[in-house]
Amino acid sequence: MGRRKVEIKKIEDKNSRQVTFSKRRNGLMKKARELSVLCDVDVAVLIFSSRGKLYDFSSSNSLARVIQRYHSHMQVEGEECAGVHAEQICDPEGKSPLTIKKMLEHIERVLEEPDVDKLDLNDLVQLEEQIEDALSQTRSKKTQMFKQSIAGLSEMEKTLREENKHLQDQLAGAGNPTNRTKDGIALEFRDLAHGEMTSGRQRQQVALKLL
Amino acid sequence: MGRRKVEIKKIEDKNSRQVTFSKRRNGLMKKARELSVLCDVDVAVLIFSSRGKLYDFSSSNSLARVIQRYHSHMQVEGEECAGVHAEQICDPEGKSPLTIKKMLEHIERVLEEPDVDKLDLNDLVQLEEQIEDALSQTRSKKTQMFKQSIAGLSEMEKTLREENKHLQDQLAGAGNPTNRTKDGIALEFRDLAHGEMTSGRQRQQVALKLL
DNA sequence: AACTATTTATAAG
DNA sequence: TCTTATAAATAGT
Repeated sequence: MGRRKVEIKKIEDKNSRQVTFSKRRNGLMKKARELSVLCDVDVAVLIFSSRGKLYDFSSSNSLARVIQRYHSHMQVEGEECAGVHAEQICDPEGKSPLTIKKMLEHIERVLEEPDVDKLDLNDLVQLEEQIEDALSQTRSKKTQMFKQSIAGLSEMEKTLREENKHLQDQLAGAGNPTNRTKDGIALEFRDLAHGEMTSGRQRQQVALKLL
Repeated sequence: MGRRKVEIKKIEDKNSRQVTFSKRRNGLMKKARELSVLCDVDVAVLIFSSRGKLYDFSSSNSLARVIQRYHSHMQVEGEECAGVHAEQICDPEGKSPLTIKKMLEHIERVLEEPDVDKLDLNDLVQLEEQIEDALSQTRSKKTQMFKQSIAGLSEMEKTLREENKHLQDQLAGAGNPTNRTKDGIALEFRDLAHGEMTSGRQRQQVALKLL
């Protein structure tokens, strides 16, 4: 739908490919939005440009979150994790430590440059190393916090179990033997706890194997 | 673009909504396909009909795998961990799915070759992609299991807290008011539990922000 | 970035 | 589902 009919095959001219990408990307997003509104359905669109930039559309928050969670491997989280952005990452200029935020701005700047093709191979090698460094630090931090979270929860579990045991002992000692109802409840909970503990431990062990 | 202009708001007539859904869904898929071919980019479209049926399009295998993996995370919560070594990883020969084990053997074979220096640059680029693919899948699986582990432990914590509360209620009802020792122990544990809970929750929240 | 000649998508029949 | 009149998208300028 333009001055001429176009064959659906890769546009070889880099410039018109970029123009068409921009136009059709917007068109696709618009269509996706219209479909979701008109028909009241959930629609998500993900587009990765050849430079790896992500363009996306999602009709619903939950779906957006789902998709973004998938991509959390590659992307660094937004503003919310206050501490993360203060982490030292790497040093593109060779001068001073950077935050993740500045790191991302730096990368954007480099890649959005109109004459990105004129970048030196050495520049790209260096950029790759810097990004991998940031990625590595991010992953390391993620894993560390996962471990911390699991350790905390495990401690909590242990404490609660101990408390439970003591309470049950107390109850057994103080309880009226003729009061079947109260003992019944206690047993019921003890059994429940045991069952859950097993599956909890299994999950934990599974996770700890990977650490 | 039809006989009349339509407002972009939910179509109330159920029948024409269904017809429009079918037409526009096909249109969106076609546009997505064209965009991916013309501009050589990765595009994925996900549509959940109001009845929950999924319609999707993906331009590339890897993106499809990513999206499907996301879905499998949502749908299949508790899976065998023994299955990891049977996971499909990638396909160096372009023939059939490989396991992690075979993947590692393959890499070993390639790199140990006496004339490793004679490897084509294309070979190395391909090998790198394969390894990165395997790494990505491994990390994804790791993250999934971390989340699973944390979810399990959180559930466990909740269950134990509930049990505790019930036990304490029972104890308060059945307990001998003159028995100070037993009440003292119970209080001590309750305080301990509360203190740990706070730090546990904090760790948990910190970790969950990263998910 | 804006403009149109054309093609394409689609609303209604 | 299939037509067709019309709206919308977009290729080339």
